[in-house]
Amino acid sequence: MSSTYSITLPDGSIKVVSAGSTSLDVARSIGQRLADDAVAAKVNGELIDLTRPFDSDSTLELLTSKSPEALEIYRHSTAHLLAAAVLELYPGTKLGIGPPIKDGFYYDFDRPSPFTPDDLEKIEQRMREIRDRDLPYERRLVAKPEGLKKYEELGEPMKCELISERAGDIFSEYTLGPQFIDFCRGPHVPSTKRIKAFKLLSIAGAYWKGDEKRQQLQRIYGTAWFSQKDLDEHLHKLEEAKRRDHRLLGKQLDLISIQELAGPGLIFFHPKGALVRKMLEDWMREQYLRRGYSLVNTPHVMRESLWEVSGHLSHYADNMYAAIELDDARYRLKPMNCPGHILIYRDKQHSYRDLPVRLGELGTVYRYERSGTLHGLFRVRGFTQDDAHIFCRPDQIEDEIVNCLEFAVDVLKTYGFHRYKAEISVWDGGKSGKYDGTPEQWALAEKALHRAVERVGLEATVMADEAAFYGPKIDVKLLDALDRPWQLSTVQFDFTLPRRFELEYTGEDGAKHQPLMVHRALYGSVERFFGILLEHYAGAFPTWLAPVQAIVLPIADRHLDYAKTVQTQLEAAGLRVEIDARSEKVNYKIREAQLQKIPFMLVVGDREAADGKVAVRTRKGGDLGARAVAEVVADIAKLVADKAPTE
RNA sequence: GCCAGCGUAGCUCAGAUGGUAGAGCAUCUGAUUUGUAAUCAGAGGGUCGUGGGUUCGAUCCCCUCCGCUGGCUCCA
Repeated sequence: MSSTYSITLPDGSIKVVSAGSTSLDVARSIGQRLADDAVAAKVNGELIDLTRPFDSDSTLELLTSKSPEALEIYRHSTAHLLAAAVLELYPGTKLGIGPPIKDGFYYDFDRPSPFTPDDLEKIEQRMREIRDRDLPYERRLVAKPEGLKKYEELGEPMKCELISERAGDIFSEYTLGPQFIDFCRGPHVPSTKRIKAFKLLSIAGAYWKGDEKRQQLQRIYGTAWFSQKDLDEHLHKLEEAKRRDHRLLGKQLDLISIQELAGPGLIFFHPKGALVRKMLEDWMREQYLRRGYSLVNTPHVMRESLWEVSGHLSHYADNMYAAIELDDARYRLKPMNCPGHILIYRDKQHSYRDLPVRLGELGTVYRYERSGTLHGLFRVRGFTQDDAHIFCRPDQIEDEIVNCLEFAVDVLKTYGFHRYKAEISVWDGGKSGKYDGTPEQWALAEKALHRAVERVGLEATVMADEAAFYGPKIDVKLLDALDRPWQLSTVQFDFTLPRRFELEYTGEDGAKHQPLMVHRALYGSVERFFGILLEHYAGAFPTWLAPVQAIVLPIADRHLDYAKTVQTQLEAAGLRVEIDARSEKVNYKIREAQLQKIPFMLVVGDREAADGKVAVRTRKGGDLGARAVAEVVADIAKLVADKAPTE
């Protein structure tokens, strides 16, 4: 063994170190600041502890707080700190897993009595105490049989399970203080004093290994950041998200409600909400017609035998409402629109010349979702899909997919989303046998998806083995104003239904062929899309969507008549206008209009009435001064016509 | 569905370690006639989510159910 190693740094410089030296030593030799900032080391491409000695000539990259990988390691170390605190406070608690996640970490625990919110504070306090003890995260190597025995003696059955499944002959474990040991790959920060800013956020139940047949554990979620400032920013962002919550805004702006008497997961659109929804639907229907779709309508309940043919009864029954018994048969509420559209396609013969046939519908479907999963407008039991099915020939599919994707991108742009990407979900090549359809069909469809993404210029990632069993798909995901991801549009091939329903068209050769079927929804669910928009705009819908686009605010009762003439002029231009005729001060009326996020407030008093003007105030720009009514009408009308993203 | 927390006036919330409840906003009435984010006064409004149990007495303690919230699982 050599007594020195040469360590190559990212800038190409080489440090020669003696055996036994660590990355931390190298960092110190460069500067104490770097040593303090370094979280872990990447040695020969492998993430390891700063305190692990070199055992060969190596390349070294020091991960500092600027690296995303470092933040994960840091959060993982914070999770260990959490577990150590829990074991100190509640001896006998059994450990599950404690990984870093987006924005934080969690740790799963098994103990007879659940944690309470008060416990959370105690645990956080104890974490700070342990942190201040400046304990090292020490890595040890253990032989598997010996280790298994040890964890069994420690009373850690879940750790034993993990070790038997995942560990090699020799595995690593990390200690923190005299008591805490965790089977863990690492790496970790060198010591607890490195952990600066964290907060425990919530307690939740979670099944061991995500399997609801296994025991349920207590999961504690927390967040951790390199600085108090980052933590504060994150907490602030959580507050902002809360402020924008569509359930809150939906109530405040009197847009929607969910009525206990009617049932959970069922949405009531109030007058203003229904108006916004109408705008979304009108836009979509207009686009359908422009883009060569035919609009159809299909029934909400249909015979159970239809769902037998479609296969929903065997594959999807758990999500379907129970049958309704009528005189002649059992009927089912539709969970999907496809079979209805297929029946329309099948109702007549098709020539290859007729294709593609594009049948679209804003179809309301009902699905039984488990009660615990319901969430505002985002997860409901009755919702309306902007659903269409395209029946086409093999030579047409690429163009059809391109059209769908262009359409999807138009949706995003129209509603002010500028950051999005696509995910192509493909099969496993047929290895598992769980996918329907022939290899030729899969190859054809997947090729079309790839080429279409390329042609449209969408950024896309390929998700292997993520396809639906009936065909590959493209999902479009977007980031909203708060950088939160949402799944929106989906374009899916379906090899199963054309076969089940024996769909056909007559080809050029006079023979019968089976058409390809594409299922696509762009808003996804109108209700959910409405909720996404509500949060994206924080309730301040752009003028073209705003349920009330302008409100006329007379200063005194004597201005009411003039206010009405102003309203009439705006309405003549097709605008949605209200008058606040109450005997209140302007300040009061402005405050209310502002809270209702009405884009334009038009104040009228003696001066305006005399000059045929209105004093314009926008919800964002404040008082803009008096202007002629006709000009204001024209400006607002133009914003509406342009579907301008803001006022 | 499961785990945990929650459910008090239309809304946001207070409250009593068991003796049938209160504020602000909103609503209604009256006064005020107002110039860019809340004018003043008065009044009405609650079987304290539901059903049961314990108790002399329950909104409070216990159980059931319903709903909501955070997760798990699932997904548009």
